[in-house]
Amino acid sequence: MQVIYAIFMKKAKKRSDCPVSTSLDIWGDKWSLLIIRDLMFAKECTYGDFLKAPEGIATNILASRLEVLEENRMIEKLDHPDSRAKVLYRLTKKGIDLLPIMIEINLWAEKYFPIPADRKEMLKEVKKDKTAFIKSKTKELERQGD
Amino acid sequence: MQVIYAIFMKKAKKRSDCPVSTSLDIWGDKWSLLIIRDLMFAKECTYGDFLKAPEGIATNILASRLEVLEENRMIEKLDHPDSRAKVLYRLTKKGIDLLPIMIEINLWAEKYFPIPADRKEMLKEVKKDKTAFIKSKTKELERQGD
DNA sequence: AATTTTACTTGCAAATTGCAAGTGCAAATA
DNA sequence: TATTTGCACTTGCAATTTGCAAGTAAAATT
Repeated sequence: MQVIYAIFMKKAKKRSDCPVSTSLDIWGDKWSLLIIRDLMFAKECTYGDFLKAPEGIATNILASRLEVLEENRMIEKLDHPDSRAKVLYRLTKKGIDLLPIMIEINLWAEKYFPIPADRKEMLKEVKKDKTAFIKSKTKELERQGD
Repeated sequence: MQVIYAIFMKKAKKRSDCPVSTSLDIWGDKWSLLIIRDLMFAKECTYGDFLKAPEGIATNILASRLEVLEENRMIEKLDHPDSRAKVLYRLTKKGIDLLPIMIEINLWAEKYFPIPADRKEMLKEVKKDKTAFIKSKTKELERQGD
């Protein structure tokens, strides 16, 4: 499986064998985790949805990040049920598994910066039972089709 | 405290109020988390130590990342006990608090890539009791002086 | 049939990165 | 004491990446 995939993946210019370095080679830039964030909060997004995010990613950068994330099997494309002109993007299991990292980033940020109320609400849930939150959110994101 | 520090911090060109975005504005590039990693594994590092890391960071990039991390109070400089020509870098509490993120990155990577044996050993400890591991490692990193 | 929406691509300027070669001070060596 | 070496950076420049604005093609709407 891994071998077969590897054929299609762009040469990852791996900087070292360190797992942190290898991870950053895939999603360690200013934009990728924001794309992942959008998919975790909205479950599915169109190209236009990503463009609407408050950070204002440039369209060519978005296209290039989506390409890299797809090549590395973090996200996948889906037919939009309503229109053939639209494309739905969704997290793969590999992408969903970034959830613990995403949560820890939010928790860290909450400790050192003021954060929006709705995000604070979510973290309240997280702090009640982190394991349960991850399990349930993962299940939610994993559900196929709809 | 926060306000006073803010005066000295370079304008952070915050892209949005999202905690993920705000975090990435500080350390969301290809190199910063590797510097943090080195400090977590070695506790204290000199400029030269960072340069020796297998990823091979360029010296000017290193200098610029260290500057940003210091401005944002993630790391701090220390006099080297052996020589005034050397500088020790150490994590602040804010930097040490990235430990849960660092651990989750390692756990994610372990699930999807082959990772070095020594790192796998560490993760074995983590998986025994994550909370305990973080607590003890944090204490270790917090110890002043030496 | 004409317009709008959607997902991109393209061209180019600006910013960032990476390499190689300095620089300046401290420490070790002759 | 003079000289060399080590260490923490800085500087200059080429190459890559980013960001902005405009364009394109197919599909949906009017």
